[in-house]
Amino acid sequence: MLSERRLQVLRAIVQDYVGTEEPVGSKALTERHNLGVSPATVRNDMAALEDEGYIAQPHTSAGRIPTDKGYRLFVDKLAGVKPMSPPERRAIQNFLEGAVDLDDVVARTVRLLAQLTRQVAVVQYPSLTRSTVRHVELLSLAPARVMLVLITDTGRVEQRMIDCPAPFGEASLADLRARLNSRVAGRRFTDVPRLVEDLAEAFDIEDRGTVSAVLSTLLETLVEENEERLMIGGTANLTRFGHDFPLTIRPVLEALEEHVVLLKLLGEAGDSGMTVRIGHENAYEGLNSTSVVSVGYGSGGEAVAKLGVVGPTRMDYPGTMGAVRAVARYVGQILAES
Amino acid sequence: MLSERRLQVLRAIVQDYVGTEEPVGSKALTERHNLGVSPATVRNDMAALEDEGYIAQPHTSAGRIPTDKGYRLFVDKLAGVKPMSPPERRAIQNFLEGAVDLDDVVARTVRLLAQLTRQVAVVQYPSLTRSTVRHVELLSLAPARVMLVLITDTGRVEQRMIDCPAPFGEASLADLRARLNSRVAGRRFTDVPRLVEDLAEAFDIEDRGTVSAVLSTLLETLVEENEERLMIGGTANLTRFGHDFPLTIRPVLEALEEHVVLLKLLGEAGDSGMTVRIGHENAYEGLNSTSVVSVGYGSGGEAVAKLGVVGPTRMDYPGTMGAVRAVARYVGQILAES
DNA sequence: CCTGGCACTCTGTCCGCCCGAGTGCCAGCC
DNA sequence: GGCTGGCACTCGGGCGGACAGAGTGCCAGG
Repeated sequence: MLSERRLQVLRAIVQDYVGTEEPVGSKALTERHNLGVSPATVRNDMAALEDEGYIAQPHTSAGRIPTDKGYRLFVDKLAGVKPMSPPERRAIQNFLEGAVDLDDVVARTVRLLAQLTRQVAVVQYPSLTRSTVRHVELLSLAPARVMLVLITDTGRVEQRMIDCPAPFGEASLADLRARLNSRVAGRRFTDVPRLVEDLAEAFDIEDRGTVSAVLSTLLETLVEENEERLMIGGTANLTRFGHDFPLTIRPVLEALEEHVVLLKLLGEAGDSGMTVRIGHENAYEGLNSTSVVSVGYGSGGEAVAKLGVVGPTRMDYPGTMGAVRAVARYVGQILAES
Repeated sequence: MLSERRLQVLRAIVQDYVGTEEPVGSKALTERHNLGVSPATVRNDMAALEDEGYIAQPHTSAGRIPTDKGYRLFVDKLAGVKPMSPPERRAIQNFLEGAVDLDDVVARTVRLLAQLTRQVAVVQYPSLTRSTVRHVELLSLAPARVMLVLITDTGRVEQRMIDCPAPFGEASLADLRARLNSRVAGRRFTDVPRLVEDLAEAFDIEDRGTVSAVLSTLLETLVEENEERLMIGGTANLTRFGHDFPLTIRPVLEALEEHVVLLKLLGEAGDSGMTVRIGHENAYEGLNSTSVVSVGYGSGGEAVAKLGVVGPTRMDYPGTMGAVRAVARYVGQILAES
């Protein structure tokens, strides 16, 4: 519907507004972008864009600012993803390579992403439900006390204490450990319940209580939702925005503390490719004045978790998307190597 | 030096200012606290307090606000620690008891502390250096690849991958595992280096490379400073303060992201008992307008880590100190049980 | 040593004013 | 038909003066 020039005008408005943080007027537009037409013409285009809901003016006789719908069009049609420069890529890789364990990988990723985008970074730990089991370890800590350690292919380690209904010998423990691992090692988490279903039957009657305790703890660990963890960083960047911000910063900080909300948010984002949610597109009210750029990452072809950034709707979308994509790619590599 | 009444005046000023967030004048003071003297008398006292540096006026002809020195006197001499009410205690206990693992304990503690104090909560993970070893586990993941899992008495689990210089058989692994545990289980981390010093000598020449690799990884894990982790929560509470805040909130958020800084801060606090650092008493500049209340906690008599809150110097010290102390006590209990 | 009174000093706010940026519209031109 | 220049209009933000209120310091008297 919109003529080519009008789209250019919208693009120019978004770019200028993102740069200056101030409503942009027709005259300034013609000066900074060579559109080849006069301010008056641009004014007509702006009026049309406003009618369509792509831009709005905060007050009569102020410049225009993009609406959520305007940003949406910008992201979908007018802007690409700005690739990282080779030096930036090298810096990312170097920074991530020094990590010693999964916690460190995630921590570094958060830090990196926050620095690159100068926004709030959110990184989800590789999800248990999409990973495979590398190893299950059982440790006898006391006659009737066993510790279960679960190690995933993404390097994540979970442990649980189990109180046994009856004393459980070292031999039985070794037996159980061996049987468990032969069945589940290398298998996907979702398959585990089926694979261990009948395992208790192989044991003596007096050990079955403990075996089922171990199995049920294992299954619990696999499904436990609250084990979907994530890490946040760069919250200080929130203060870079708007003088008006005390009002908008509050709900954002609250949202960031609600990891459950964030996980849901990431979960709703598309599974493949990058997702950008702009302003009111975010279901959670506290984030209605922010945009969330997220993407899945994983050690192989498949995504095991997501990462992204939260920033004002007035953000540099191409640059942010480029950084998010690049970081996700390198984190995937690092995970595959470890 | 200061007469009893002047101390009372200071106490009243602190209490009122904490409550109202506005400079407090002589008239308001006499109305809200029955000091038994007239405003004029209070004015004289205030002048004296100002001379001594306990209070200050933001502008001529405004009320007074306490200085850092004033808060210091208040905390040291004029205020006690407000104990939690029995219902509050029960709530704390209930909330902490549902935790499934150490991460969960820490996460719940942060949340709880932030809610109770309505400020930013900081909880350090039980420090490795003061813990004892519960168990060391070695897992063979590939012919020349071993995973080291270290379990502490506080429930903390650390894992490291080790690439072996030569293939390492299951038998050797079991041998090493048994020897390691018999030497270090139950011992303090600081003793471990001495205890495993000569362990490699017991092995065949071709296995020694791997054994030393394992040992050095173990020792690294023990000393690695960056393993001093902590968790933060309640940052949204920062927005409750001051209209002027955009300026002061920024450095605080930055400080909170610098876990290294926070760990140093906690480390500097006294080892036993509660420490209150007020305003400029904090070495880190970004926290010069905040106070930090911290205390050690631990599963036994000894502290294994610290926790605390960061808030404006204008905080409710008795209440905050009460909450911090109570939470530390219950976390200690929970850790002892697990 | 306390008290009441008084003059003084600020701050915060409200009001009116003006300026400038930006708009919408219209008539004219290509 | 679409672009352009011109023009009148609107509104927000900044500036300055006036004002009220809170709070102070000081002093003389009890």
